[in-house]
Amino acid sequence: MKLSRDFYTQKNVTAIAKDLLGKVIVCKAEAKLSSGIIVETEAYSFKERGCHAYNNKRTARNEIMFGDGGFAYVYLCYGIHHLFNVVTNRSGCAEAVLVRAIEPLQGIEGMLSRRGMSKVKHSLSSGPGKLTQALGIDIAYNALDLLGNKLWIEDSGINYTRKQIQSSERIGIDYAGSDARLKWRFTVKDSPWLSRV
DNA sequence: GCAATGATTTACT
DNA sequence: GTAAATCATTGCC
Repeated sequence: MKLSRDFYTQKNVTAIAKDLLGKVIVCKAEAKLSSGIIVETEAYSFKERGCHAYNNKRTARNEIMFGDGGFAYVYLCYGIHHLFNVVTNRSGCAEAVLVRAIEPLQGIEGMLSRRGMSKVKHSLSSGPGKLTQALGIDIAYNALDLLGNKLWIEDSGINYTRKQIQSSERIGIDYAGSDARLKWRFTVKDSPWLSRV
């Protein structure tokens, strides 16, 4: 079942980040479906320095984060990697959840060919830049409505208990000062698909 | 208009 | 463990 707009427009971005664990991200690329179970997320908010929209700084790139939740925020990092975020909260509150790792589910052959691999292994989708390449997400998917028919997130019926969800410091944002120490990274305990331990 | 830089990955020492 | 790859976005001139 596709997640509703009500889910994405909740105010608590960290709660949404936790709820997204176990959900299934589905992407339609070249008329084929690819999907995977979300096992790792990070929360970002305009209230802290790790976020592109920190201090309500509005730019052409992050404009989509200032709109209503339920839209995709895709952008290029380090000139090489596409990162996929889910915009949350209501219009005017720029918050988003970064999807960092998935467990491959459907369309695995397509993922392998896009990644230039021949066998399914941990490195297929264990990282934010890797999973977008595996699913076929690129900048063309930016600002897409997650209630549309190209890219969406489903409830698979998986519900992790609090014991199965771990929180830790976010990765790769040392420049954010003390905000870099917020425990806003959420992972599924013991999942073999995490980007790092 | 131009220089600096990053929510990463990969390869090499 | 460290460093290079590589370019859109950003901020400043």
